[in-house]
Amino acid sequence: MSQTRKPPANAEDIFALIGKSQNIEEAASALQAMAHPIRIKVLCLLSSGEMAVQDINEAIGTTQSNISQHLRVLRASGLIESRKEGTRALYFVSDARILKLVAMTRDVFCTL
Amino acid sequence: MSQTRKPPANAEDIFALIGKSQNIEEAASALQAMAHPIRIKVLCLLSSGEMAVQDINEAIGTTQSNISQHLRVLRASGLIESRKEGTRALYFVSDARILKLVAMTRDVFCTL
DNA sequence: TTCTAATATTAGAAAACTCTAATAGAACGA
DNA sequence: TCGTTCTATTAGAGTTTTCTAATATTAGAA
Repeated sequence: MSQTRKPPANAEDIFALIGKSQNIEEAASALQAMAHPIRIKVLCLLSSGEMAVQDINEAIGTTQSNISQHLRVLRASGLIESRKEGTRALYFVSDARILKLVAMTRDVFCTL
Repeated sequence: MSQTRKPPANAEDIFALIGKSQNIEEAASALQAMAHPIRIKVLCLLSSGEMAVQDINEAIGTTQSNISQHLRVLRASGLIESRKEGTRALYFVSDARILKLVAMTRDVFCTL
């Protein structure tokens, strides 16, 4: 056992810190979805409000197909949602928790 | 252009929100390093202070090799550090920003 | 309907990730 | 030294991710 601090409690006690095992899986999924430069940029853009795919695409600058695929990843993991308006698709962050997490990521990596 | 809000500024302006492109890469790397159930658990454990590999291993419960490899990923990305004490290796989170990010992740995924 | 603009989907190759199993290395005690 | 404990590394297979290129779909305009 480690002598540098009190011995660890059992796994349940410890992971109660973050929640059930299910929460951990969920957190891992969400972080995984965030963990790509393009997707972080998208989340940043959408932090200010909804945007059409075309505008996201212009702001970030890659293939339309590529953006579309990244948007799908974000939506599949529940980080963003979308609605249709005519021929355009508008994406947005609906969950305040996600907005918080994005803001926090910004804090952490810009406030060295 | 989107008509639902004012047109997007250029990419530089927008990404000033999160920082330079380099920061985005850095953030993506860190999130990627966090984005695994085992590694989230490790970060949770280490949030309370340093721990030896063996103790981490017992708390999480997988192969010693597997834990070691995950620890390496976390260390390679700068999320944790380690020191030696005799035959044991003690791992810890040295950066307060990371502690904040882990705490935040906990907040977000446990406070539905 | 036909054309066009906006978005989504598919396919496939290359790269990265993650596990298991085996082995290596380092520090300590007998 | 020899054996043991703790940790790290390597190798390899299986899976997942990510890109490009091509194609499909959808809605509106002409």
